[in-house]
Amino acid sequence: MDEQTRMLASMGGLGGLSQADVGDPDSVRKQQSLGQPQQDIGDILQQIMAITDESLDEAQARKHALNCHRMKPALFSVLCEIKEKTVLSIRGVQEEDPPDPQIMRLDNMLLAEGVSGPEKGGGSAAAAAAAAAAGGSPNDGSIEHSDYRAKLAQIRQIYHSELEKYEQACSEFTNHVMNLLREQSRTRPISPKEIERMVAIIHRKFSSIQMQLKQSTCEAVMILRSRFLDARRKRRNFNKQATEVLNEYFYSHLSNPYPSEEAKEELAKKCAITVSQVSNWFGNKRIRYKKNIGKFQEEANLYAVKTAVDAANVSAQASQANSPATPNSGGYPAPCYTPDGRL
DNA sequence: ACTAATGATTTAAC
DNA sequence: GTTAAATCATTAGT
Repeated sequence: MDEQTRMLASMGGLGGLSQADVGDPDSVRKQQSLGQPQQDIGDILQQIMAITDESLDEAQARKHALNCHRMKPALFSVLCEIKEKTVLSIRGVQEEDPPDPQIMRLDNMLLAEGVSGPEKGGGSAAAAAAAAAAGGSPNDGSIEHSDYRAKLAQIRQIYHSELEKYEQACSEFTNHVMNLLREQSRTRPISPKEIERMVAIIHRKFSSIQMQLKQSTCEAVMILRSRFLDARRKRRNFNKQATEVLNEYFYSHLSNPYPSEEAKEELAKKCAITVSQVSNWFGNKRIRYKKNIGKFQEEANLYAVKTAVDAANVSAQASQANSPATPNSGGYPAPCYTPDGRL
């Protein structure tokens, strides 16, 4: 009703009718002295004003009659034009949504995590199976990884079903509103342009809901990542042989236990671990050794013996390669190793 | 269950 | 970038 009143007021400006005229009980009589078109307009306005007081059926019939009136298209376009100029020019300027940077960020992250984007569920399952089959070591983390993938797939599925729900709701709602506006455009000045604008507004609202979904999905993925991909949580001790290799190097370079990049690479290769794991190990070892040399004395002696034995074996093999004598592992006096403490 | 050992991370210094 | 130091989180031995 408010809308109607406003429009009628606007009409008054153009058609020579003032709001007082419309509200005036004598206005019809006044208009009768005017020309035929004005009288028609007056009739229409009267009918419009009266429409809310009538029953639904009467209103329907009247609506139909109005709709078929020969002046209707012209009136409609004029009213639309006025509305456009008055109402929409005030707040309708800052349209055209810029691509929201936040939603782009979320989109990128979801894409990077494999939550959105192309489906690759079969591939991941196959890869996990292949990894499990090929993995010689029981602790190579493929179980962890597949578990992670499963949880990620779950998030992905929820995300997509929610997204679909939102999209469906959005299009349903949009359709509903569009139909409603189209229907109302028979009695109200609603231009197609305005409907378009309304649709854009609805889409913006829904996209903000979508952003919330994306945000919470991102959070879930982050939590999942920290739960599964934080190496601290899936720590496995190195195998005995790797520890031996590392200790051997450490105690045989005790005066300067800082392996070069190349040495680290070689150690990593020998132990089947990464270079940064070697770095971590040496970092931990140095600080822990320094903190309590006494505790490590036994270990130090042990590895000093070991390296001495190895060296002896190597030299024995080199010097008497064709000797049938088996190199014995015992009988060597333990070398008295003194850590120099220059750390 | 408690505790020591241990690999990884964080922080700050260089 | 590396490193020392402190700390975290898990593993393993009791």
